[in-house]
Amino acid sequence: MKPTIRDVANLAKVSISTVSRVMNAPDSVVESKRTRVLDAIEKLKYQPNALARGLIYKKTNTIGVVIPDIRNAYYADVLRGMEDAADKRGFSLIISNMDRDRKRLFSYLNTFYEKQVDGILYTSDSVFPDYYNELNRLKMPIVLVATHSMEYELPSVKIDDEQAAYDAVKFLIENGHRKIAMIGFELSDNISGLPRYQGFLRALREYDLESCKDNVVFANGWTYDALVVAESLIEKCPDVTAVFCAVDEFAIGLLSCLHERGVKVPDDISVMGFDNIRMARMTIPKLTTVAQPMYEIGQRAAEKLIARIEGQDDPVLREYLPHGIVVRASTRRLER
Amino acid sequence: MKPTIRDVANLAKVSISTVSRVMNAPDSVVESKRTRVLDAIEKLKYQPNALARGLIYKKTNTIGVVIPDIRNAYYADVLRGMEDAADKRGFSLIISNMDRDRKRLFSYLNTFYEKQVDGILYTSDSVFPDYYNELNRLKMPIVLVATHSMEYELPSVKIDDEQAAYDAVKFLIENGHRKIAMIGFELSDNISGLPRYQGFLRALREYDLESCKDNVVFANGWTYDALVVAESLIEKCPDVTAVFCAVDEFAIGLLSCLHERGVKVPDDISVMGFDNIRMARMTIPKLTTVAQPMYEIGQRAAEKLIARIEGQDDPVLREYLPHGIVVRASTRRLER
DNA sequence: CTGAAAGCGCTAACAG
DNA sequence: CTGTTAGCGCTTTCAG
Repeated sequence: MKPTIRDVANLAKVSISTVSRVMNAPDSVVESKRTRVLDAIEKLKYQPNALARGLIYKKTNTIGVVIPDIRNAYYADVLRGMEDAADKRGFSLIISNMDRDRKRLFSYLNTFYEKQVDGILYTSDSVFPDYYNELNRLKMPIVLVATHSMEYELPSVKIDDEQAAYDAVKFLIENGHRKIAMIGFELSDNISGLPRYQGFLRALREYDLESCKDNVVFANGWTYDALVVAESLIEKCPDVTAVFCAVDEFAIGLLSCLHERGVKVPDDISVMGFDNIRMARMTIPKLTTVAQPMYEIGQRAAEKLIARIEGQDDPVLREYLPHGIVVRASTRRLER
Repeated sequence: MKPTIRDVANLAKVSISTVSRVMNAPDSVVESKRTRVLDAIEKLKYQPNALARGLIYKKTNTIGVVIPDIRNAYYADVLRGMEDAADKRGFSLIISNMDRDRKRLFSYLNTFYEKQVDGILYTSDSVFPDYYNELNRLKMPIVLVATHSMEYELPSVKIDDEQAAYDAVKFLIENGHRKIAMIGFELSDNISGLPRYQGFLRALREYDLESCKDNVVFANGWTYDALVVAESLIEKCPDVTAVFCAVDEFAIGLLSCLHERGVKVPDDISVMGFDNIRMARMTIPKLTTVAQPMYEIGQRAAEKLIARIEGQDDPVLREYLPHGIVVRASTRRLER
């Protein structure tokens, strides 16, 4: 049996309240008893039961994290950021991978509720009305990570995906490309999907390249295979000079397909990715991509959530972190 | 305030014990009251407090997971496997990334203990004596994932890394390679590190190629950069015909360096990886590698742990799952 | 079948 | 300063 506060009290020959005190307000206990208690704790290797504490404080120092698909390389750093921030403030993370399945999401939210997590980090998926209702019913602090919601007043932290995609496409255009295509992600995804597609469209519009707007192929979340979408894009738009990919993995798949077909990158086609995952530095050629501060997004989100949990006020609802373009070797300037 | 069992009882005009009964032994309550209670639960959206329950049952349906470095692409699938198996049995996962820092490990183990997790999944790091003592002190069921321990009687599930590495190198040798090198992982790591190196050595020994045994370069966990180790290997052993990499990411880095230097793969050098991460299908050329069933390892480990938690007996202590070699395009047969 | 009461491990008044 | 007591939300005897 694990030792309880009672065991410590008995061994130290004090009441349980005294033991409780040396743990929570050591100064309120006379030295002699305090050391006796400390000795007993040490001897018994006593550690307080967080369940009992949680029951009283109504606080568990635990955060529930929801992730749509943990296989996306993107999350590793986001999670590290969350974890580091949480750890620093004494919180643990319960991580749930919903595999893009709404039934699982709801079931996980229930579990979070029952386990009395103090708040929720909801990652990169859209907040649909029924999700919102559920989230709202739980009445728990929540922050959206790498996603946001314009319909609802939910705090969030992410980059400006539309703007970043716009910047990427603009970069291609300013490098002389006029025939541009895109490998997008399903539009129902309101982070890698819709906004990045919208940024693409805005850049086209701004530079009178709207003829390119159908040069797009979309991958579906639950079946996506970068090689397959890449193939279909090549079939669909054989004569483009540049392709913007909504996710680095699509770009890597495209690089592979292009190579198979003997198409040279960047000589024949420029390829641009999005996310700047670690592998992006090792592709052949090295991938030009949009960098987003994944670690910081996770970190900031966790800090923001904890601030809300602890009732500190947090004036900005929707936070946007800066993005950048990392120019490597998969794109080139097109001479006219 | 969240509704409690008392609120339900009041609304349904029964005692709290009755409410408790409809949740745990519905048949022991007469229909009329049962429906009244059910209605009240529905109306109040009542959900029991898992803390209070855990306090009584001494069970939280929560598993603590320790991971050395979540950035390793390898873990995504292992975690999915764990998660799916855990979810199926009604367990949640608290995931902690120790970033290869033993202080963090100890601190996380304490948290697990205080939060009364029912068991621990300890992933891919060696079990040093002080770790073992700590683990042992907690007296919690534990299973080692993608690692094992010969010194201690701890249950584990993994592939046979030494044998897999041996098979990989043997494959190279049987394809005519005689000058073979290896990019290894620090030997203190007893999964990707030592055993894979030992497998390499055994193959060399068996085929009288011991002259190759110094063609090795090791990456360090906390600073590893695949491109840097790859560079150093090329410097050290410029005239080998094949390189076995202990981790796919090293192979990908090597592919990149080799390409930079104009060395053709597999024409000039064959490259072999280990793990078969998703990206391995998209490299240029596509990577020949050792496949390990990551999802299944995670799944099996979680099942094994839960079985132990629930007191079922589990005859095999150390489980080994099958591995395989996936031959793609980064290796070639060397004609003599 | 059902309610009252005790108790899981801990904290927080409240007296003393 | 310290012990006693009540109670966090729930389950489980134990009577009735």
